[in-house]
Amino acid sequence: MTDAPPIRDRMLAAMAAHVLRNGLTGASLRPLARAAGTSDRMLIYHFGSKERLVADLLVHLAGDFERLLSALTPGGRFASADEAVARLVAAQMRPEVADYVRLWLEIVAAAARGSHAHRAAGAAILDGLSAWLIDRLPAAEPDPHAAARDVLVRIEGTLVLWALGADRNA
Amino acid sequence: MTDAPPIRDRMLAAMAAHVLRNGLTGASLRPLARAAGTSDRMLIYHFGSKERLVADLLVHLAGDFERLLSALTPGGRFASADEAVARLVAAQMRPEVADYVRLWLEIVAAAARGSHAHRAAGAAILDGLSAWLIDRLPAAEPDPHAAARDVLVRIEGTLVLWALGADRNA
DNA sequence: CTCTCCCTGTAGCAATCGCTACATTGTGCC
DNA sequence: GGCACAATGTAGCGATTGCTACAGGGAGAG
Repeated sequence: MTDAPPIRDRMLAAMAAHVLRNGLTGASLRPLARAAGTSDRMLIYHFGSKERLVADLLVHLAGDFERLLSALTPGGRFASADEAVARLVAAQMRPEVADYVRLWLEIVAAAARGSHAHRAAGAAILDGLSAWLIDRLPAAEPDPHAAARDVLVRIEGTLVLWALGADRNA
Repeated sequence: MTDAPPIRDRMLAAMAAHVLRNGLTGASLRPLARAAGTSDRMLIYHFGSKERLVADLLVHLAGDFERLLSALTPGGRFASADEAVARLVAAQMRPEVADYVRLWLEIVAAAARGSHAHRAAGAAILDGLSAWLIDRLPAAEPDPHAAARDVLVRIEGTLVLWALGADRNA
């Protein structure tokens, strides 16, 4: 727990790539092991159970996602909430980010269905995004917290419509 | 195909209730059959395959959802887009509707993951909602189509935040 | 009565699920 | 060398997956 052996991190990276391409709900031990170049036996050995493996995977993927999104929207503060929505939505529709969005929607669905692990992971990502937004929204914003929430609402809503193929305009 | 025998409808209603309570992705033939008072054998007999069964289930559930949502927001036109968002979000957070919302998020996730059936079902529901909104948004709206889309974005975004337990305010 | 056809129960298939028991290997410590 | 322990392969368990083969029941038609 204190110092994660690098072998686990290497496995997590390989499995994260597999999950991004193939989805989270259908991810079972044997395909994950194949992707990581090991066996289901060793996955259980290193992570204890599939449940803990998935939890670790979600943490790993959340980090990648936040870094990616942050790197795709360089610069200082956004000029407005509208600009923040537009640029963040555009970033998330880029091909290399779309897989994260698909995964994100899976997490949301699992959280809604009552999975504690997914809800915790999703809420953590959302909190991170909110804090990041508060830092980058116009400083003149009277209620930065509410403004960030409003931006998040519009982003997530747009992603839902996008997932259903209803993205006529950004 | 022309006239659906009532037995299939009775099965669909029973299975719809089961899916609402237990989720869509985890729904397998034997539990569904138990819920419908029959056997997996008969489910395949009547619906041909699980894929077609799920497609029929989605149509059935979409009808129930739209009727429920419509019944929960009586009256004429909304006074504003803001009111439409507020009332529709409030309706969908009612306990008897929440199960439909959870299912809706599962459909969205599956659609994002590439399932043609889920994407078609989700897009149909979305189109229905959009048309219904255009009819009930203020008549003075300059671009009713865009206004309906904006309302949908804000509703769906709020539902995502709600699913993650981030619904501090409506 | 017999034939036919819709409906249904029983039993089972091959595949996959998460997980485990057992045995073996490699490596460093004394 | 001998020993302890972490790491790994092999094989398998019981459960569940969607689906099917086979046999019959029941009812209407000739």
